[in-house]
Amino acid sequence: MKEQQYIIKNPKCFNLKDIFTCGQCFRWEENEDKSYTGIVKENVINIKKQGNDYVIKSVGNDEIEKLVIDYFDLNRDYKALQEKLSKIDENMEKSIKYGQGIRLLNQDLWETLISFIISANNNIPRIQKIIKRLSKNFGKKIIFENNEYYTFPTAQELKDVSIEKYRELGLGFRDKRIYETTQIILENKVNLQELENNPNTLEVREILLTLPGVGPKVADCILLFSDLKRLEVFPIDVWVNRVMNELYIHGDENKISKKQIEQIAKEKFGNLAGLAQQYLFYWRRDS
DNA sequence: ACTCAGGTATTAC
DNA sequence: GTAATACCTGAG
Repeated sequence: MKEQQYIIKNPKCFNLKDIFTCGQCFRWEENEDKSYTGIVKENVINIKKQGNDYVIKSVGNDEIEKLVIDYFDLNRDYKALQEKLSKIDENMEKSIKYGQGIRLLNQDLWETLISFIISANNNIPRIQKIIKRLSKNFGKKIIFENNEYYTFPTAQELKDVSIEKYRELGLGFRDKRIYETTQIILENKVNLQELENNPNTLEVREILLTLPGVGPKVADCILLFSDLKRLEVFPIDVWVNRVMNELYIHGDENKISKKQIEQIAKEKFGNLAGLAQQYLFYWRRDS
């Protein structure tokens, strides 16, 4: 474990609140000084805005510069993507203006998989609490500025955790799904590394769908928010369902099939559908 | 007491 | 293939 520091100099399209509250991650907490602290892989990271720059302090074994550039997707030109999407229509223009600072994080695939299985029919505060409890019970402790943090448990670390134990920790009906998915990964029936190397998004999606607890919405969130980083998928949750009906269909949201929404998204946003989804979701939910 | 929340699995047409 | 229903939990 080593302490490191790194400064992101004057990044464009980069705002901490947008990044951490737009719904893609569950483990970042805001501090009194407006900085945020979170756990990335096996590193604790604190990030604070200072003028136009962002000062990052970390404790962990990974090399911080590389980690940060990858995690915050710093090599992608969001400005260019925003300009492209803004030209599509005024809805895009408006929602992008609202969520200018969003970046799609490259999160650990395993953590994203389990986190979004937990997210099913759940609310955000509870999802966050459950993940925190899992980490505290089965992850590794890291001390950062005199506080304790816990890494997200690996599949191996969850190997012998029983369904009953999950139920004790408040996972509810998701207990069985987490247990079974963990075993499938451990038995290598689904190989996460292979998924990362597979460029065929539809194929990867099909494989994800075989995992207990992973349906269409969760699969798409994993594809978009993990280091799989497939920007063309379009996760449809209640909010996206709502906003798409209001903006593009003008119908009863209960009677429009998700297939239709998917098709409209594909036609309008093409291979940037996932990014468009994130702007629309964040704007509709929070503004 | 009752509804709702980043859906999925199961069962029945 | 598409529709209806149950499902842990805890906050409002």
